[in-house]
Amino acid sequence: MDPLGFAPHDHRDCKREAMAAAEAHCARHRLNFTPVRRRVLEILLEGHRAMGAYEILDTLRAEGLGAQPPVAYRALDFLVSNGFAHKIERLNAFIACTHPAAAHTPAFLICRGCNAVAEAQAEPTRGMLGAAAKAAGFEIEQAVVEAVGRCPRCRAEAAPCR
Amino acid sequence: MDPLGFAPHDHRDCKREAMAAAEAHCARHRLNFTPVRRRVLEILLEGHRAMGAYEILDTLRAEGLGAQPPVAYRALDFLVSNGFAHKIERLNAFIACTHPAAAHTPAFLICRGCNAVAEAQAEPTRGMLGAAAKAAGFEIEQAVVEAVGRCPRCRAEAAPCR
DNA sequence: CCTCCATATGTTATTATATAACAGTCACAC
DNA sequence: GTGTGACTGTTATATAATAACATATGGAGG
Repeated sequence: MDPLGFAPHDHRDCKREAMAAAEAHCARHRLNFTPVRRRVLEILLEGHRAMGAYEILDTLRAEGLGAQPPVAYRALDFLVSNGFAHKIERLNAFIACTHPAAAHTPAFLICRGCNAVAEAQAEPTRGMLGAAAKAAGFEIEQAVVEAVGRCPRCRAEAAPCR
Repeated sequence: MDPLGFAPHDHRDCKREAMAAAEAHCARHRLNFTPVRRRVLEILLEGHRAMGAYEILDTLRAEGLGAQPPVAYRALDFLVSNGFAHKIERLNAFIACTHPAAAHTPAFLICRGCNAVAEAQAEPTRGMLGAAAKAAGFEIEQAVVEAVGRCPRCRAEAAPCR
């Protein structure tokens, strides 16, 4: 529920927790958490940033887990469908979910300096967007909210973020 | 300022108004509203929907205004930079701005049935996202807000939107 | 007038992202 | 043991975007 944000923290912890949550969710819903799917989620958690499908594929290939694009895209589809990862449309990239389990509409803060991405919560059906949708008779099913700007670290560096 | 939404209206009017607004803005800011840029905006306004760069390019090519991708992308960059058009990240497509002149953060309602897109207003720095950004020390410069769902027409059709 | 410079366009080639289509594998239900 | 469905492997291709360089064009200043 916390914005988590850009603060330093123990990646090993968040990786372990997220994997455990994914395991549990798959067990409860009879989902097939196969080696490729598991490994892709691990890669995302280890990277702890938005990663392109082909970047992930490079790692899979190096490990003999699949060499062609569909392998990566299928695993990513699975992870995204089940809420273990999200696609950052703005970057054409994927990132592990940092709000395990909670049903949520993610919102992302994308630093244009260092490309770090933080996940926050949004409530698209409230506020101005919800009002506009209601006025237009539009039924919101899903929303993409991505803010681009600068993270604390990059703001602190006096010079512009390149 | 209105959500405009999915209601039928006179396209000729909105095209004329948007072109006039673009003309005026370019004149005031000494911007070069060249034939290609003008024509691309016209194409977007006539299409009155999100269009891919290559779809636009097809029209340009048919009219002898440029045959290669960079021609379309450059014109689109110009239009987006100056607020005459927006990119819909979710669709990798572009759409003419329906809120001429007003400095704004656009939010889009995308129908997954008919692919129609309506432009509304968002205030990303307010609400939950703004609060999360503030808490994280993140400075929002720009935001992408895209809601996917169903427009009134597609909801009215009892059958699922295919 | 002419040259320099900035801006815009034209073109070739390439990179990046994503999916279609079909073949093989494997576990499990019947 | 065999059919069925879910997953993976592979080839090929579609779609989106940009790098790099060549070629106008149209003033600003000498």
